[in-house]
Amino acid sequence: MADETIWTAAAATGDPEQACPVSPVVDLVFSRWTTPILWTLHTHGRQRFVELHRRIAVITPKVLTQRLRQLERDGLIVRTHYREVPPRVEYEMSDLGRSLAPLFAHLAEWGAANLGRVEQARHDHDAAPAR
Amino acid sequence: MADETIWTAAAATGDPEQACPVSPVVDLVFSRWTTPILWTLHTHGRQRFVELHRRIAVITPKVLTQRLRQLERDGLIVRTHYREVPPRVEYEMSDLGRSLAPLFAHLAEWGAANLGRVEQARHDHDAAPAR
DNA sequence: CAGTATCCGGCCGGATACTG
DNA sequence: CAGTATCCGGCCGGATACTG
Repeated sequence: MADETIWTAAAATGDPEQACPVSPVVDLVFSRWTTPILWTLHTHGRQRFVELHRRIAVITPKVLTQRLRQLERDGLIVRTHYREVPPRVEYEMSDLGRSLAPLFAHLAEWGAANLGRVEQARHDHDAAPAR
Repeated sequence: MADETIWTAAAATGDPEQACPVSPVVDLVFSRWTTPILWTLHTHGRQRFVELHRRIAVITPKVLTQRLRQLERDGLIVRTHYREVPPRVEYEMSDLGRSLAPLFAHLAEWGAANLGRVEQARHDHDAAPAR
């Protein structure tokens, strides 16, 4: 507990020795597919493998399984396996996963407000005379 | 403008047709190195290539250059080239880049509060009897 | 100083086919 | 239904060496 408090404080205040406290969070939640998965679980609630598969469009079952396993191991989602025939498996956010909600809202908000500016910057950059 | 308002609104409210409004932001800012770069620029202010290189520890000049160019194109940082001998180049956050500050604070905060729980979850998961 | 040029390995994700 | 098994290509990042 004490140890944890120390390192989290160091991370939050910006450790002099390198260390970007945002990186670990990025590594944890922000890969190609984890964000869409968490978002779908967040907005549509508890659901089965096939439902997730359909909602996340083009993802393949292999990759979906891999990401779900990772998120489960990280404690962000909960997997419940009902031994029926045919099998039924349901996924839902854990309390820890749900704690990300304000963060996701904040991210979506920033995107809504600023992604247009990024587009504009790219356009201007590409249109500028090559030097 | 009107068009932009519409799509950003759609993204923010969670478009029924797939679409995770967080993904574009993730693609933009959260790669292996962009976060540490932005964090360094944010905490240490305007600085030269070598300073960045030293502060971000193990990154190679090639990769640092690549990420800096991308961030510049996206309008998040500003590169100023002084034609002196030896050459001097300085990087700093743009206004757009600075608008990410509250988000980064929020991310760091979540990490400080919850990364310990993630560690614990992983530990519990790996210690659990393999079934 | 502030990069560029080359080569190279690993990992992630996609395609396809198959199963308890 | 809820996955697993194989194969495979691309891209990102690292190592190393060189330059205006």
